[in-house]
This record gives sequence, C-alpha cells and structure tokens, in this order.
Amino acid sequence: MTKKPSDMPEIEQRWRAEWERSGIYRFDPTRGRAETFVVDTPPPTVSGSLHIGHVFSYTHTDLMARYRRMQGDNIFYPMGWDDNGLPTERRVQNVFNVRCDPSLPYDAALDLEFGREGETLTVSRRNFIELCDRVVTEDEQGFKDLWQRLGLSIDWSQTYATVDERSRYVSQLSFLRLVEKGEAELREAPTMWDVDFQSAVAQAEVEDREKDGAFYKIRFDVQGGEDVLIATTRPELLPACIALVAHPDDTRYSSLIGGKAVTPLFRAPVPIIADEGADPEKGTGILMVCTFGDAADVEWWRQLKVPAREVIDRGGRIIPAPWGEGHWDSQDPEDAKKYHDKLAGLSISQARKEIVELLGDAGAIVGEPEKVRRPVKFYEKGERPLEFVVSRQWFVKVLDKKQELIDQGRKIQWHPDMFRGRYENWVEGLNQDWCVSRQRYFGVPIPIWYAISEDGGIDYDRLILPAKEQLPVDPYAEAPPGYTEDQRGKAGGFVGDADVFDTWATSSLTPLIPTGWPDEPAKLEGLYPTDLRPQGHEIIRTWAFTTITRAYLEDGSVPWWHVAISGWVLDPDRKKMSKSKGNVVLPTDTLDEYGSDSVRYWSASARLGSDAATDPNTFKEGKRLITKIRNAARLVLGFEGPGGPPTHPTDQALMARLRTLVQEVTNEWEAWDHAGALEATESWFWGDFCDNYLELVKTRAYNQDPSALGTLRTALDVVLRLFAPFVPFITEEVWSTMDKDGSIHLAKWPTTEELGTTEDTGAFDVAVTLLAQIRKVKSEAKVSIKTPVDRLVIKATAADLVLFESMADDLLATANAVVHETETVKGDAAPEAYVELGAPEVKV
RNA sequence: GGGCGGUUAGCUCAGCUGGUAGAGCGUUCGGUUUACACCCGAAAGGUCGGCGGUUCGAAACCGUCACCGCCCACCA
Repeated sequence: MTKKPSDMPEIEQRWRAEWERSGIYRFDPTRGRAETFVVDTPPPTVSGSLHIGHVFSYTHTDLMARYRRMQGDNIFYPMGWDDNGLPTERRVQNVFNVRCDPSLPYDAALDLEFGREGETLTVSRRNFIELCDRVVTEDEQGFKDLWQRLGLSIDWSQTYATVDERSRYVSQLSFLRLVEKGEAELREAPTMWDVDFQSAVAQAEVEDREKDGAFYKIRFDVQGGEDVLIATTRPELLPACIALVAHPDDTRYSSLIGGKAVTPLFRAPVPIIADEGADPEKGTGILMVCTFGDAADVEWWRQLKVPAREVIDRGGRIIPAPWGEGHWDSQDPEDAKKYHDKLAGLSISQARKEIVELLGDAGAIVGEPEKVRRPVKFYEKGERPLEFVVSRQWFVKVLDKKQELIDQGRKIQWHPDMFRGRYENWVEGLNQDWCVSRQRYFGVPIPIWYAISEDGGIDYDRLILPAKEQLPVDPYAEAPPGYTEDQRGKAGGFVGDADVFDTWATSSLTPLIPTGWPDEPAKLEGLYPTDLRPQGHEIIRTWAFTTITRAYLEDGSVPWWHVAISGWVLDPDRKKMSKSKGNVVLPTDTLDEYGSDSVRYWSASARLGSDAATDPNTFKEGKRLITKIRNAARLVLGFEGPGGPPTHPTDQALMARLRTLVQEVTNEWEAWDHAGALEATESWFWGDFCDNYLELVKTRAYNQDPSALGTLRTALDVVLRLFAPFVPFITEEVWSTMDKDGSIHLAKWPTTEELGTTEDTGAFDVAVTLLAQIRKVKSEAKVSIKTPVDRLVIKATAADLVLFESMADDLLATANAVVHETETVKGDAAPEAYVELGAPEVKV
C-alpha cells in the first residue's frame, strides 16, 4: 500500500477488473430459495442521461445486496435495461433527425450517422426500430461502465432489456393470459390523449400543471324562455356541446331543468339537466358538457347516452365536419357550417381565439373574461394539455379490485413505511382502468390480430390470438395462426394490431423476466416472489403499482417482500435537479473528483426515503474516511510479532466495545437503516479505535505485546468487514494485504460470537475520560501533546481506581506521565485527573 | 380540497420504546505526535417552529396553529 490516496483510481480499476474476472458476484443456481436474496433491480431508462441520482439510489441497493451476501445469502442481482418506449424514440428522432412513417417501405440500405444534420427524414417503422436498437446498444454500455465503476455487485450474466426477445415473450404471454381471463379488454372510449405524441396515455402518466386561463361567460338561448349564462375556459369546445348541467338544488336554474338551450353560433339545441356534480359556486353555477373537455364531460356524456360530437382530431386540430357533412344538428345548419368552417383545421389555441372573436361579434360573450389559474392535465412528458379523444385501446381492469390491491400492498414491507400510504393513496384515487396500449413504434407489440369480415370491415370483437409457441410476435409483420400474409387487410382476412404496450406494461413484469416465468418452474420457485424492489418514490404510482397489479392478476402473489425507496438528489441549494435549471451533476465528474468509495459514502449517509443534496463536504468526508482506513491499517499491519488472545484489560475492553458495535450495526442493517450502520461504524472506528485505542496501545504494540497485537488485528479485521458494503474498494485493497483467503466481499459478516465474551468493565471509559482531561490541560497550556506530565493525581471512586490501575500502563505511556498518585473519593463521581506539567518545551 | 413528510448549533443531519441536547462540516485557539496535517487536541455556538395539554420530568407523547416540501384530486 502506498501512502498517498491519489492512487485510488488505480485501486478501483484493479479491483473492478478482478471482481469481474473472479466472478465473486455470480448467482449460484444450486442453492435454495431460503438462502437466496433476490433483487428486482430497476432497469434504468437507457436513453435518459446518466444522472447523479442514479448513483445515489443504485448504491442503496448495492449496500443491502452486499450486506446480505456477507450474511451468507446467495445474491440474485440482475440488471435490466429499459430501452423500450418513448424516451428512446425521442432520442432517435433527435440523434438521427428522423421521424417514423409506418406507411413507408423498409429500406435495407439506409445508413444514417449519429448527429445527422439537414432535413428531417421520414423512415419506415422497421428502419426506425433499427435506429432505436443502435442508440440503445450505445447507451447501455455507458450505464454498465458507470455501474462497474461504482462497484455495484451486479451479476452481469443476468441481464435483460425490456425490448429483448425474453421480455417481449413475457410481456405478451402475460398480457394474453389477462385477455383470456377477461382482465384485459379492448374498449372504444374517450381516453386521455396527447396530441403531440398522438398516443393514449394512462392515468399514472398524467400530471396536473397550474396554468393561466380565462373564464368566458357565454350566453345560450333557452327554448321558450330567456337565456342563460355559462362559464367556460374552453370556448373552442362550443361546437361539441351536448348539454348544460346545473346542481339539482340550485334554485337559480331549477326552472330550466328538463328544457333545452340553444348554443350560440351553431344553434344546436341541447338538453338542460341536473346533476350533483355541478358546483353552484363555480363560474355561473351552470356549465356546458362537451365531448370532451374533461373526465367529468365523459361521465355526463355516458349518462346522456347521446352520440359524441367530437371536434378535436388526434393531432389537436379542429375537425372540418365534426358529425358528418350535411348532418348539422342545428336550427340553422347553414350558419352552423359557416361558423365551423372558420374553425376547421385550427389548433386548439388558435380556435379558442377565433371563436372568442366570433362569439364577441355575435354578442354572445358577456363581460370581460375573468383570469383564472387552474390545474390542467398534461402527459408527464408532454407540452400541450391532454385531450379526451375517442379511440380503441386495451385496458387492464383495476378499478374493480382496489381493495385487493391495497391488501397486497400491506403484505409488503415498505422502507420507510410511510410510502405504503403513498401507494394506498394512489390506489384509492384510481378513476380509470389502466390503459396499456400506445400508438407508438418502439416497444413490445400488442400480440393481437382482428378479423376482417366479408364486407371488408374490421371486426374488433373477433380477436385472433397467437399461439404461445409463436411468441414473441409482431402482428404487424407476421400472420396469425391459420392465415397467410396475403390475407392481411383483405375481406375475410385479418389486420394486426399496430400498437405497442405502454412501457409499464412490460416493466411491471421485471420480477418475472429474469426469474424463469413461467416455463422454468424450478428456477421460478427459487427466485420468486423476489425479496427487494428498490425504486424512487415518484414512480410508486407507476412501477410499484403496476408490478403489484400484474403479480396479483397473474397468480395472486406479491412480487416482492420489501420495497426500499430512495429519495431524490437535490443540488446544494436544495432544489431538484433538472436539465432546464442547468444544475445537473454528472456522476462521472463526481467520480473523477472524489472516487467511487467516497461517492458511495455520500449515498450511504442518506437514509432511505430522504432526499440528499450533492454536498462537497460529504464527498470529502468519504475521502477522508478512506484515507483514515488506509492509514490505520498501515499502522496495525506494520507491527511485527505474534498476536495472542486479549489478556490486557484495555484490549479486553476494546473487544467488548467492538462486540457491542457489531450487534448495533447488525441491528441497523436488519432495520434497513444503512445510514445508521455507517454512522455507528464510522464513529466507533474514528473515535474509540483510532483516536483512543490506537494511542493507548501503541507502546505495548511497539513492544510486541501479543495481547495488543492480537486485539489490533482482530479489530481491524472486524471493522473492515463492517465497512465493506459501503467502501468496497478500499476494504478489499486492505484485506488483500492481510493474511486472508479470498475477497472480503465473500467474507462472513462479523458476529458477536467471534469476539469472545469479555465484558466491558468500564476500563476503557475511565481511560478515555482521564486521557481527555490530560489532553485538555496540555491544550490549554498550549504545549505539545507529548509534553511530559511531572505529577499526575487520579481522584476516583474505589471501583474506578481499580479500573485505572488495570490499564495505568497504557494511560501513563500515552500521557507521557512519570509519577502518579491516587486518591479515593466517595459517591459516584467521574474520575478526575490533576496534572502538573513539566517545563514547557523550548521551541527551536 | 384530501393525504403524507419535515421544522433540532452558521450549514447538512442524528437523536430508538419520554429522564437536564449530539455528530460532521464551518468558526476560534493550540499542536511537525515515527499510521494519518485528507491529521491530533481544545473551545465557542441551540429557550429542539409557535401555543396549549399529559407527566415528577417532553426535542420525543396528545391537540392545535404556522411555514417548507412531496403525493393525490373531474381542470366547467
């Protein structure tokens, strides 16, 4: 070992290679479930950037894996890559400057460069997917490098990707089983829709954003009456109005209920109905129901049982002839068409401006618009508000099993426990079934065909399912059983579902993908349910929820017994990091600057569930600890001579205290508190061991006292093992210079039994108390710590004096005291030292 | 609007089942001590967010309020 810490990069590099070569993190398939610890590792989105947050949370997982490994468990610690879905598509679009057009034919010769400039190219679906594969391969390597550099004890022979054959197989097979059980079904219904990505989205991917808007008061005529004012923030939906709603107890409007109003401009008669859902306090208390402004509109539309008047197309523009040319439900169809033509083709925001003007000209807007700030639903990755669009989508039924899903959550231990509440809160608030189909390209295809009837129409009630042996299948490219490819799209033939699964539909199966489900029952039984799901709290509603749901629907199981939640990494100003704020810390930079063990130290010092700031001080603290470990080891291992059992009281006391530490640290681990374990270990190591014990024992150690040498070596051995999960590189490095077989990471976790049975008599406390007093006198006298003490008087209780005498040799040597006297005091006073110093040293 | 966290030394945080406040960093003072100056020793610094209550005793338990953060909620 060299003295300078600057060789840590070399040490890290060397052990990283050695661990990979020796395969110490390999899973052993011959051992049983009881002694196996299975991690359901989060597959990172490979198209996302490497983020310091990754380092933080993945370290948390590795800490527990390393602890369990040292406890003797056979660790199943696989790695998955989440490469399917929108993030990859987006990245491909940017990297190659392309868009996918599924109608184009495949171009086998297409060869694009990374960072291609110039005009945006449209490519076929298959070309697009090939580009996705290229990007993904590149990105995965970046993550693997980072993980290995960080020292994650992953078994790299257990890897998967969410678009690979195995994942597609599992995803499709599991889905087909849901279809057969009736738990997944195709529905044509208004669904939340992102007009930019042109895909349906699920409730879990939706977030509210506060947006400015304006309330417009619009005058509707009432048949056989005066008129009525409604308030709306979405006047552009007026042509889609199908009813007005007021609260049944709202006396202002009770006379109107059951009658009809007539929309301005379009002159469409619409019923006026009463419903508890209308809030008399909001707006004017009466509102228009449109197809579709929001989820409430969907609800009322269902109650009314009238056809939808859709006016917004899938790209977010006003449809030219919303309910069929010449079919205007209007008292004045010509006017209606005239007005609508002015809106047709406009985007939502353009249409809003236009219609406000038209309504204004027609005198149908009353007063000034009232500015309001209200929550608007967005796709979490989207930029424009979601619309409700009628489309055909696959849903997994969850609304009918909320209680069961909550009960499943209660069979799982959440760390920290408060996040169980988060989960239950989400399940209780579910108001839509889980929409799993997405109108995207790069993902797991929905393995379904639909029959085409003899008249040429697609019969969505006649599903054609693939044979299990056919999976994974791409129904867009392959023909279903009993058909041939030339029947595609023909009367009497079939059409393949062109959609892919939502990324969570596959990610929800990560406990099943690497564990042999369902064709290797022996393997599965040895690995499932898994032990640990680590994840962030922001994806409880997606990943945790969908995983629990899929496991429950599949066989009633829970997917794991523990969920460990990591917090977020904040910048030093306690702000959440984001690219737009420009405060993202790159993990490679941090690793370059501080080294892997230091960065791990920082991660480990944060408790599960709590956020952490990227604090340079904590990184430095880690670096200091690593240096301290090396130096202490250098001292201990530098002593020559045979070691023996602890016979000296100081040594016995140290062993007793170490035993207490081992118990405490083990308890912390068992309570899933790695930060507590680290803190206890570090505090013992730095305080008891380095500052006090090493000083007290030095003289005897230099004199080759076997009790001292044996104790020093045992203590180092044990404390290294306690540190090993946190700082695997430096502990392995030191371990390798000791007389030990194999890696420290396969060594047994320390037990109290291996540390004998000597009691902590209190001698150590007495010594430390007295030593502190002597040091204080010297410090106040501003002399060197090694200044001789001429006369030392110890005043203590009789019991403490016995303890003092037992280790007086160590204490006097450390204090450099030559004469000592003792004085017995009554009661339970702490021992006191009276110190007379020799002549101050003369400074040269 | 509903739910959940947090509020302890200048900063970042720990304080388990209630017994007169802790760590690291920072600050100040001192120390070349043959493991380590990425070190060692010492010191200063807090009415534990406010107000009530339970208790012999509350940072900890109960109630309430305030502020910060997060999650959720049909947005007319």
